[in-house]
Amino acid sequence: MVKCIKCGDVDAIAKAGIVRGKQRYYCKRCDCYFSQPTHAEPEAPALHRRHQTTIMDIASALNISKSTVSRALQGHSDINANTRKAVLDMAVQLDYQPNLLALGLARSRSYTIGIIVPEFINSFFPYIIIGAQQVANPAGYHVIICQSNESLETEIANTQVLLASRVDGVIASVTGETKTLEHFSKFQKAGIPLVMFNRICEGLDVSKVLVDDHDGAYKGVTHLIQQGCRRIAHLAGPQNLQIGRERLQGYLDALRDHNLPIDEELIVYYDLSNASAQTCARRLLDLPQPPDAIFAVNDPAAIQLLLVAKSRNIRIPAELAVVGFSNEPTSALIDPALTTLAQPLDEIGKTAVQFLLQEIEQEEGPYAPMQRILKTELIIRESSLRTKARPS
Amino acid sequence: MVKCIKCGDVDAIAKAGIVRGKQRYYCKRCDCYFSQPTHAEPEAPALHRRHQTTIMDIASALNISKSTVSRALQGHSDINANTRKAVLDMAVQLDYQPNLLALGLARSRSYTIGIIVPEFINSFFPYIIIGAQQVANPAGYHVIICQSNESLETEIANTQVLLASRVDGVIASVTGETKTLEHFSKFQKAGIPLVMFNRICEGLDVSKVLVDDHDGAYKGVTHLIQQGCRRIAHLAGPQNLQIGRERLQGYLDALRDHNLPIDEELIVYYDLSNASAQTCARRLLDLPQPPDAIFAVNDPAAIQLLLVAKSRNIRIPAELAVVGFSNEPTSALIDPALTTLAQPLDEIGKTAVQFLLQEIEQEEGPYAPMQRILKTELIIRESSLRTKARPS
DNA sequence: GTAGTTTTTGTAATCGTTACCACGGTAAAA
DNA sequence: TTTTACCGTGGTAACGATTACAAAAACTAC
Repeated sequence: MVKCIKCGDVDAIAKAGIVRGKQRYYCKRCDCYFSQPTHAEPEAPALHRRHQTTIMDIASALNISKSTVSRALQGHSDINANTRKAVLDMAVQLDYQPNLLALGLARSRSYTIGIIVPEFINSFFPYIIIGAQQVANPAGYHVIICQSNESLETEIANTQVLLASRVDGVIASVTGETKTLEHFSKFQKAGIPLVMFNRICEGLDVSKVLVDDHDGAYKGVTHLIQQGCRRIAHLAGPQNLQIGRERLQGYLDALRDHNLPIDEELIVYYDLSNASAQTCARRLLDLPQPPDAIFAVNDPAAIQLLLVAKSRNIRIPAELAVVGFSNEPTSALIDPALTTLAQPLDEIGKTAVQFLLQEIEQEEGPYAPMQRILKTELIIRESSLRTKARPS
Repeated sequence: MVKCIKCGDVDAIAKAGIVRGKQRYYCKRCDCYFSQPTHAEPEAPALHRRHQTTIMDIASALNISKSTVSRALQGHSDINANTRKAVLDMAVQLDYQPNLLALGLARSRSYTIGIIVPEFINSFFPYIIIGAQQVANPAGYHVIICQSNESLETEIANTQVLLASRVDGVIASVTGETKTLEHFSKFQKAGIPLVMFNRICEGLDVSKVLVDDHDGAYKGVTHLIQQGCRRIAHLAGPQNLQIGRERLQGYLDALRDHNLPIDEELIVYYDLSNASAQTCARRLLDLPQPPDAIFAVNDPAAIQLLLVAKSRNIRIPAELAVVGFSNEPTSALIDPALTTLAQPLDEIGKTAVQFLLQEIEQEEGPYAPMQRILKTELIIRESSLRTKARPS
């Protein structure tokens, strides 16, 4: 009953094995192999379950070729005005959305940039992301946001996703765990521009956007000294991050410049988790001779510190003055309101993307990494205000 | 001086127009058109600026065909174990990353899901997003996060990007402005599953994940009544959102069930912006007969309200008790700490994606939308605790 | 009209993958 | 010994766009 697809013979047919569950035949007469055509599903009533309009749909609706449609859509000059209008109208009518996958493949450009951040629970990174989008979107790029969750493993997975998505560029802020950089240097090997912001790691020759952490820390600690504090501790961040080292150095330099002794036991390092912040806070407060002020490497740490101090009924700022870093919105709301160093968040995001776009759009030639250092602003609130002088 | 590329004749050549800046010619003898070959740039020293490894690179390195490589990489069964190993090793050696663009194009599946949220400055949506990723990533999907910024216009732009990116599905929470739904029904027309969570709009036959807003509001207001409050106001949300209506209704029902009068002037509507929250708070506090308690539709509003009350030296909760909704982390830190209704955020995200994946992976056949309503939990803190009874 | 142009439209290759089919060799079953 | 089953691999057409190039159509100017 099986007929050869060529000669139509029925007798010269022999079975020729089963491949992936499908019976195949061999016609001795024609010396050819074949299998019964896959029963092309009795034309499922044109209900392709999902089908979005393509330029081919527009083309056949108007009886023109798809290259004409393509040219009309991208506003190429050499196209008849009427044709263009017809195409544009039909595109609206059929609700055409260009297939970014196909477009990216054809142009080897995805018009997508990747953003890697450690977290976005605190509003710090969200503000930066918003700034980044404000520059990226008008320039025709959209963004993929990856959250590394302060985990190096996740961060590596993120870089792979971005690499696989063929993003045109990446801006990133590393986790507190990140010490190796191979996963980031892959971007460079693949020729994908990378800009680091805020939390950077050394050893990578890329553009960078940061705030003047040393200066900020120096200002914060100096303010504490001016408030009369003499035994100032530092709840420090991971030292693999430049941000951690710079703020520590700012703290040290401020003490030194004001002739205050440096006491190693007043410097504790935390790993960016709230639990660790609490542990470190307790360690400081449990010292035989506890500090009269603490400069925390960031606001989340300072806030945990305030909670610990409050639970011990330590009066703030009378017994303990506190300064944070970042100006999280919560810092203004907590009691007592936290003195902190504000950073120009959306400007960080904007600048990072500007650097990135510059590098993406640059034709050929080596790219000289750029760097921008933004200033912080000391916001004085209750948590550090011992003298009755009001904050101006 | 121009020679025909075929016959080599020089005399029979005529100009034949300029296409995109390039002179073309016509040979009368051969009846053929041609242009001077583009001066194939003297082979830019193989410095392709950017080139990521493809399966073709692996194939030619091993001298096998690309289909074999493809099968090896996707762990197809009918492939020789040695071949597979060789391919896998070479893939690592060449640092191969599959091109998701090409893959998505070939399979008409992007393995990407879109998430649309109004904002992610407050930690509410970030927690939901994290929950969503926890389900999506292990299932082999990655996510594109879009922020509508509480703007309908941006929301529409977001849907277009997702449509163009050919996402396999979308979970969304609408803006306070959203009243029309065409942009969302486009997903349905294109056969792209959609799940709404938290802030939904009616009129769309899709799966939904929400919390029991009515019940939550009822519990919050009942708690205020139990604390002895009798003139309870409601700082309500936009009424185009079901969430806004449900919470209002819970408030009304609680009053009614406890035989308290309903006073229209005690209900004010805000548009989800902080500025509007402050205006509404002032309006309530300026009433000739101000309320002794306020139930706010969410925590950000309650927090703004607390700020306004504090600036007027209104004692909380003695003169004014306050209850919020959402349990933002800040609510626990502010002074006085805010009584609020906690929602199982990551569960919202997880459930939404579970519904979505179910719909994506379902073969053919109509899909019956599902719905899950999660419970809230009343967290009693200082802002509402008038009686000295301690919160249990 | 017609040669000489210019404008507009069509054709086909390409991007990186997958999917389907072809086909040769060998082992097992008849 | 002759079928038939099983394996492993190669070839090629999609997928939906862009783009270089070819060709047809529409103007000019004589």
